[in-house]
Amino acid sequence: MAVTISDVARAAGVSKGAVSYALNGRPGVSDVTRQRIVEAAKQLGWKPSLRAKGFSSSKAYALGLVVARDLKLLGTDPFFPAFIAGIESTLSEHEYALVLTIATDPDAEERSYRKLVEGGRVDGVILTDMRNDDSRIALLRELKLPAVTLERSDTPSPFTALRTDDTDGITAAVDHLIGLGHTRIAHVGGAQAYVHGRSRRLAWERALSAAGLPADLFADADFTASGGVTATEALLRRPDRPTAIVYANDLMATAGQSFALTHGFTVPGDLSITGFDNAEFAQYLNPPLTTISSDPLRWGRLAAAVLLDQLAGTHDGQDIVLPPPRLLVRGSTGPVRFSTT
Amino acid sequence: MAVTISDVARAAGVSKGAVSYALNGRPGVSDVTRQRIVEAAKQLGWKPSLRAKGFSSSKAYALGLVVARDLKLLGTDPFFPAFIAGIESTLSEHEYALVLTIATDPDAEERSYRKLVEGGRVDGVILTDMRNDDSRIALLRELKLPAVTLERSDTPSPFTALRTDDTDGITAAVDHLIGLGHTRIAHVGGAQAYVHGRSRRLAWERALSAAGLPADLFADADFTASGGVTATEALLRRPDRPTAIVYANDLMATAGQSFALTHGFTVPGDLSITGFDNAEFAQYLNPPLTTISSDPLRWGRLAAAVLLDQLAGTHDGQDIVLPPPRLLVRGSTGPVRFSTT
DNA sequence: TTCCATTGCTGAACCGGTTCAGTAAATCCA
DNA sequence: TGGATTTACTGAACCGGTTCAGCAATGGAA
Repeated sequence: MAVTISDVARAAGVSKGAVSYALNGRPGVSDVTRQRIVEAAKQLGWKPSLRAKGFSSSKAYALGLVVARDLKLLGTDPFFPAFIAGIESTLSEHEYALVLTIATDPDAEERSYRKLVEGGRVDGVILTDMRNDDSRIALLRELKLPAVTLERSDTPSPFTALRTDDTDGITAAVDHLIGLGHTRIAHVGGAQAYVHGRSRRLAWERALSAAGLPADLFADADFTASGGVTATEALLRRPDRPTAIVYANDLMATAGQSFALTHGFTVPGDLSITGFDNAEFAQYLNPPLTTISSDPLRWGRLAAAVLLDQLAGTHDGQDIVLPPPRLLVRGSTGPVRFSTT
Repeated sequence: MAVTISDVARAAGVSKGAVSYALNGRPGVSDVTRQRIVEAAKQLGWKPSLRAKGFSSSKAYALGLVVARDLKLLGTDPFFPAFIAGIESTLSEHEYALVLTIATDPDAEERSYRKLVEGGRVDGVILTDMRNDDSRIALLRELKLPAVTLERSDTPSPFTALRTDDTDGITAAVDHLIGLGHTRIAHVGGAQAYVHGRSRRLAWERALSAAGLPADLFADADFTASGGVTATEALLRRPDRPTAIVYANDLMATAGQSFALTHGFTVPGDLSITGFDNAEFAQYLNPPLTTISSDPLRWGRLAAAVLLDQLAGTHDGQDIVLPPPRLLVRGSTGPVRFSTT
C-alpha cells in the first residue's frame, strides 16, 4: 500500500541496499547516485517504515518514562506535564516517541520496566523521583536498559544524571526569611526516601547553620496535602512555634497555609510560608504563595537529549548540571512581627 | 540472543507455523501437539517479539494520546494524570502501550497525529478536550486512524464517544445554591470552543431557567487562573452582582475566590463559589472549595477498553454513557446573606 | 473398495528495512 | 604497463514473526 524502499530503488534504477546507504548518509554511494536516489525518494514521498527499521535494527525509536506516584500528587504537580513536554520537544526532532507508563503500586513499577524491555518498546528510560537506595538502578543494569536519572541517588549508578542544587532554592528561601527577621524557621519535609525530599531538608539545615540558627523545627511529611496539614499542626502546637515554615512543595504549603489561617494565624503576620514548585494555583492563593521555581521544560528537553546522545554513543557520561531554581517572593512571606521566647 | 519462535519449533519438533497457530489459539493444530508446543514455549521462556509481530502484522500494539493544552492548565488539572492511569490499567492487561504526545501549539497537534500514523506508532488514538467544529475528526478520517472521543463534538463523527452529562454536575451545583437561597447565580465559563466549556454553560442556563431564574450573569473565560480573575472582577463590579458563582473548573474558582477575598468579600458570606474537577488542592483552600467530581480513572479505563474492542472488531459502535459527576459540598458555599436589589 | 472431505501439519513466501560478501570498474602507484 | 587498492554498487541473507498453498493421513459416505 505505502511506498517502500523497493519502489524507490526501482525508480532510481538501483538496488535496495544503495537506497538504504544513500538515505542514511553512509559511504558507498557516489554523490550523483545519492542525489538521484534522494530525488526519487522525495518524488515518491517515501517515508521509511519505522516498524521495518525497528525490526531489522532491533531498535524501538522510543524512550520510556515510568511514573510511580500517587495520583493525588500527580494531579497537582506542575513538574511532570512540563517535564514531559520538554522530553517531547527533543524527541519530536529525532523521530522518537515517548512511551508513558503510570505505576500505581511499587510492584507495578518493576513490572513496567520489565515489560518495556521484554516488548522491546523502548531504547532507554528516564528515571525521575530518585530515591535513596533506589532499587531501579540494579534493575536497569540487569535489564541492560540505558537510562538517565534526575538527580543522583546515593546508590552508585552507572547512568548519567541531570543534577541541580535544590540547595540554592531552599537556601534562598531561608535567607529571605532570615532577612525578614525570622529566627525560628521550620521545615515541613517531603518524603525523605526521595532524593529531593532529603536534599531539601539538608539545604534547610545548612542554611540555618550557616546563619548560626538551630535547625530543630522539623516536621516530617510526604509531599501530600494531608501530610502537610498534620505537620503544620504539630509545628504550630509547639511552645517554641515557628514564625516561618519552609515547605518542600506547594501542595503542602497550600494545605499548611489554609490550616494556619483557619486556626487564627495570619499569614504572613503570624506565620510566613514558602513552597516549592511554583504550581499555577499557588500564586492565586490568598495570600499568594512565595515559592521556588525550577525549569522542568528544560529538564525534560535535556534529559531526552542526553539519553539520545548516549544511545548514539556521543555522550561522554558526564553529569549535566542545571542552573539553580529561583525564589519567587510573593505575599505569604513578610517581616517577623514579634519575637516570642 | 533471545529465544525465538524457531527455537520453540525445534524444541517441540514442529514447524514455525505450527507454533504460531498453537500459541495464538488458531485451529489447525491438534490438542496434543498444541499442548506440547505450549510446554516447550514455557520451558524456554519464550516471549514473542513485539517488534516482529508488529512488523509482520502491521500493528503497533500501542494507542496514542495527543494532549494539546496549555502547560499551565495541564499542571493543575487532576483529570489527565488519573485519566492516563486509567488508560494504562486497561492497556497493561492487553500488552498494549501508551504513546503520549504533548502538542503546545495548534499546528503541532496535527503534526503529532500525522507522525503517529506515518511512523506506524499507534493503532488508534483517544481524543480528549473535544472542540465544537473539531478539525481532528476530519483529520483522523483522512488518516484512517481509529479513535474514541471523550464527549461528542457537534461535528458529525464516525467514532465511538464516551459521554456523560456535565449537565448533572452543574445542575446539582446550581440547585444546591438555589436551595441556599441564592437567586443571582453567575457562571464563569471555560473556553466555549470546547465541548465541556459549552456544555457546562448550557447546563447552568438550563438549571436556572428550570427554576424560573434569569441566566444573565455570565462571564466568559478560558479555564485559566488569570481568566478566572478577570471574569470574577467583571461580575463583582456589576451593580446586580451575583451572590454565587459557578466556575467551570477549580483553577478559575480558586483564583476567583482569592480575588474576592482580597477585595473585601467574604466567602461564603458575601459570595458562594463552586468549582469543577475536584483538584487535590481545592479542598485545602480557605475556605475549602465546593466542587464537582467525576471519575477520570474510570473514563481512562473505559476509553482504552472501547478502543481496543473496536480494533478487535468486537465493539458495536454504540456510545458509552458514564455515570454523572458528583457534587462535593464544602465550605465555599453557604446560605445567601441578604438580598440586594 | 473407491472417492471425497476434513484434519494436522510443513515449507516457503512475505512484511521492509539493514548489512555484508562479492564483484566490476576506476584509480593509484611503482 | 601491470598489479594493488579503492570506489560504487548488487544480490542475498537476515531480523522473527504470520499466513497460505499444498500434502499426507484419516475418516466417512456411497
